[in-house]
Amino acid sequence: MQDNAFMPDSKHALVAAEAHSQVRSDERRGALPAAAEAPAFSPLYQQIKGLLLRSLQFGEWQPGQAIPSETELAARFKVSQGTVRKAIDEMAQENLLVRRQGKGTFVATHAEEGTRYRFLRLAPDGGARMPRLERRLLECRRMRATPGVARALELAGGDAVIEVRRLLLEGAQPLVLDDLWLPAALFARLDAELLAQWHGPLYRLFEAEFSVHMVRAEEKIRAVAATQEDAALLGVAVGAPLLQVERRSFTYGARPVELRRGLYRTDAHHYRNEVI
Amino acid sequence: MQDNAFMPDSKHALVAAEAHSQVRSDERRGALPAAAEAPAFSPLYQQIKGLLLRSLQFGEWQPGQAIPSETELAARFKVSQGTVRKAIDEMAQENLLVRRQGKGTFVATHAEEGTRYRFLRLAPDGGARMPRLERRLLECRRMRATPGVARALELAGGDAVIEVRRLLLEGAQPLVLDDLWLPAALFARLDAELLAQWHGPLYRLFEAEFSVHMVRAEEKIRAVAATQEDAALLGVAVGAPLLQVERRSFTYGARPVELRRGLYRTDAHHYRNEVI
DNA sequence: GAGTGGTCTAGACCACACT
DNA sequence: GTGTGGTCTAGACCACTCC
Repeated sequence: MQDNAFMPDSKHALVAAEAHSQVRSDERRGALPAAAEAPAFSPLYQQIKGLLLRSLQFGEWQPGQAIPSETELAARFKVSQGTVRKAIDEMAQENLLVRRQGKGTFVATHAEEGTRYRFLRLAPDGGARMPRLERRLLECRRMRATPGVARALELAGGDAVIEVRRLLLEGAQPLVLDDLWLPAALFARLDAELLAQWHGPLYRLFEAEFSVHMVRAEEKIRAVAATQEDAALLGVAVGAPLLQVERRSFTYGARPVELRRGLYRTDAHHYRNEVI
Repeated sequence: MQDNAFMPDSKHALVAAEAHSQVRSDERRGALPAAAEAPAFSPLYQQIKGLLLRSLQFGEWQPGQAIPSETELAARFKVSQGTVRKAIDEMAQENLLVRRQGKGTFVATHAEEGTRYRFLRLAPDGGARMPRLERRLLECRRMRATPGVARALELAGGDAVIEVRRLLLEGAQPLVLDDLWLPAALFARLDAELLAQWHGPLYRLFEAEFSVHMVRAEEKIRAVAATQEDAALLGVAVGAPLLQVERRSFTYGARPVELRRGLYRTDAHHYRNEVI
């Protein structure tokens, strides 16, 4: 009943053949196909996970949509439902998929996240939930990537990027000054008008208009002193301490698609984090 | 073959009886035994997880030690090995246990974490690993908890706490100024001498000498200006921006056992974080 | 070789959601 | 009722570690 799941021949060659006939067998056998000392084999459920990731990456299922049921996927990939389940479990753990009992499994989206600001870790000091923030667009322009931006976004030096500067306010009080850099190749139509008329999370706009879904972000945080410009925009004294959050956001396949530098006022708010 | 796993009678009453005869059945049925609208039932593997957590909390297995094998636990709890496995899977996910193929499952410890500073998220800007830091103990004294400290540690106002102040240095360069507050009831023997002669992670000392294992921490991060005292100790100008990290560390059972306020120099380092 | 955790399968039943 | 994901079980075999 059980054949060797780790060998690329036998029935499991069908895994790739069924789903994506272009997948070469060595691509199914580990994350580092050509590397010398890479793990030669990977568990079946990891291979399934890789195929599901591909489908997400290639847009076979869009954010918010249901993916096929576990039974269906098991049939498609010619494995047991339990194996599909384990692959989906990991992807749900990583917030790529959302399981809903009785309804199905859905591609994660920034649309109906429940929580309004999934990536914003700022919270009022009292312990309350973050209230709805107002936005003020300050700038949106095309430019050539500076070396630093190009490196962060893995672009060629001089590639076009779109730079956005905006302010987030709590009531009348400025709270966050954001600078964003986005690859122009992906966000071609993005301009001030589009941004102005959009009401909702920015990452939802990126999904809806540009098919770019942010999956994960790395942040580097430091304390800096407000420059004259920062101070004027955020309503603090020059030299006042501000929290600088440099964020690199990634889409499927660990591809960086946004660089963002936020300056947070932390006199009445804090950045919350959990360490495990 | 399958009886109702969610009913407290039948064979699964043996779960508690076997392991801890004092466990009342309602305690097995959810995290909120007495709450009105609490989930009345919990899956069998969650109940097993609760029992394993109890064993950790009561010190049946010490950090670094192996817990019984899955087969053994399955026999003890009268459930299948797969159910034990799912409980352990979750606990490994939460860094409470560490699985080692071929060897067994071990209670997580701060001793051999591989990574030296499990809870310290500071990294050099270059991208290198954090080098070994030097420590300089500045103070260690008993005091009555201030209202703020008492609240954070869930103590009665005026309970005794131990306050520690220390500096972390990279070579000769001060990097972190830490203030710690610990419940004196738990850390009775802790004094300057013990701290001075200890070389290794502080949380390892707590495990070894006080049987307090830190499991999780919450941090609140903000930018602050260096006071005169901060500035002198950290070697920066008065008013220079510093990263203030307020950490509350918890042991098993979400019990807060440490409050810590760190002031980080972030001119050549940053606090790294991942957002998922 | 014996014992451990890791993977895979298959089948049963439960809880939930929609119709 | 039907279909979905969620839980539980049992057994087989694989990979790793240590003796």
